Amino acid sequence: MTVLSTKERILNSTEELVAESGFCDLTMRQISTHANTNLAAINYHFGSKQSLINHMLERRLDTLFEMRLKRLDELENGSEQPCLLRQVLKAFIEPALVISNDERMGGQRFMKILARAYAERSDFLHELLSSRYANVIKRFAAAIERACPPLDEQTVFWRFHFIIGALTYVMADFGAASKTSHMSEQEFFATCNHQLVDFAEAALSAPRRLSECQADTASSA
Amino acid sequence: MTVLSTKERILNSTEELVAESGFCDLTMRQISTHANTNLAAINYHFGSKQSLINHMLERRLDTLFEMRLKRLDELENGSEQPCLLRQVLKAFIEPALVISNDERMGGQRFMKILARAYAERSDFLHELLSSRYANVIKRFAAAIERACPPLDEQTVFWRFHFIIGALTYVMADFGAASKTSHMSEQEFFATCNHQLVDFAEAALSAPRRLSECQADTASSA
DNA sequence: GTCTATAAGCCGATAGAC
DNA sequence: GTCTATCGGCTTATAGAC
Repeated sequence: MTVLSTKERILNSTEELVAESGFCDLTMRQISTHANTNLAAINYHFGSKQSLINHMLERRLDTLFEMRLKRLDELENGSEQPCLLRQVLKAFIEPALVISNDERMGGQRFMKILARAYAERSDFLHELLSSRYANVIKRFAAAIERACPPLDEQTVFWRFHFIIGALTYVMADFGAASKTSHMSEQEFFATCNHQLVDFAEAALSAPRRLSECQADTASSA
Repeated sequence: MTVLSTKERILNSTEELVAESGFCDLTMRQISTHANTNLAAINYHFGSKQSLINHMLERRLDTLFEMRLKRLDELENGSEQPCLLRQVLKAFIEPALVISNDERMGGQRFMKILARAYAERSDFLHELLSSRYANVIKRFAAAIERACPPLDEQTVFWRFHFIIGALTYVMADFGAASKTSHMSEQEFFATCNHQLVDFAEAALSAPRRLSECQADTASSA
């Protein structure tokens, strides 16, 4: 059992409290109590409440995007060119699930927090995504485009963002959804992973404007 | 120009303020100022802040689910049996976009609010969805299942929820996303609608476990 | 129904001892 | 680095006049 520094305890407590009840009710006093320290210590280490929240987001997001980039690098240095669509999607989606399954990286808490930060339109998060992580996202979009020859750039862009939406949303709703299922959290997570990768692959494999061949769809049973 | 009651002005102002800057910073004073009334009037009409927020959500959600149900009814009383997948998806997705395009129904504000409420895990919203609107959601899931014969119930369930996630997410991020595009808000919205329906149809038309025929996907360029 | 005024309490941030 | 005590400001909710 490692002894955590006050700074780490504050970050962990912030994560736990936000995951539990959102950003709205979050107070510095709550955090300091939960982290077994005091109000002044938080301001000493982070300067302000907003700066604390930013540090909390940055810590996990750096890990997430590093993992994604590493997997994409491995894939693009591999034998297959262009990469299989499914492999690219897994490189993007699975790191989120790995983090969610590892208690040392915040466990399932972090993805809930991320979804909330998205919905709250955190300026800081938006800035982070359009600067620090923008090149990773662009590289994924390009890899997906290469792996989906029938689709134009625009359509890949839209569908990729829809998939990010689905991923974010399902992670956020995880607690509630897993309760109504009859699986253990582990099983539910594995199922979610498979279903999401299948879903993403299905959505990106189909040609544009299926409306033009509706009859096919209806009769292909 | 209709003269609005104080109650309506309060609800409208609440929507506008939440859409603009989220639930976190929302204060009763802000609302009363924006609605050209005072603090006491809000408590007179709604009793408490939470009750006001609940009324705001319920007003638009009732409209949204009524529209969805009406379109599904029309579809199921029509000639085609089972309904075309695309038509069912449109019956679910388009009412959200209709509301978003109609200033009298809250315009683009409401979908942003809904996304935020989802992410905040509003107990009230969750309860509403799993009681008052549950039967509508179940009917859509059943209609989708009938229209997608190759897919099992479980997979339809997952993919339908992923699509709800994508819809919610993209509506929430609408302002930011439309700014970076080069279209007018109207154009952006229409594009979003088409892309989302195509996306949903693509995701639900593909068979399960595409992984089993990866070679096909890779070479079908 | 609508208002003013105020109660009662929590907030983030900081000063200053150790 | 960590603490206690406190400041100034803002919050929701309510009492009571009109």
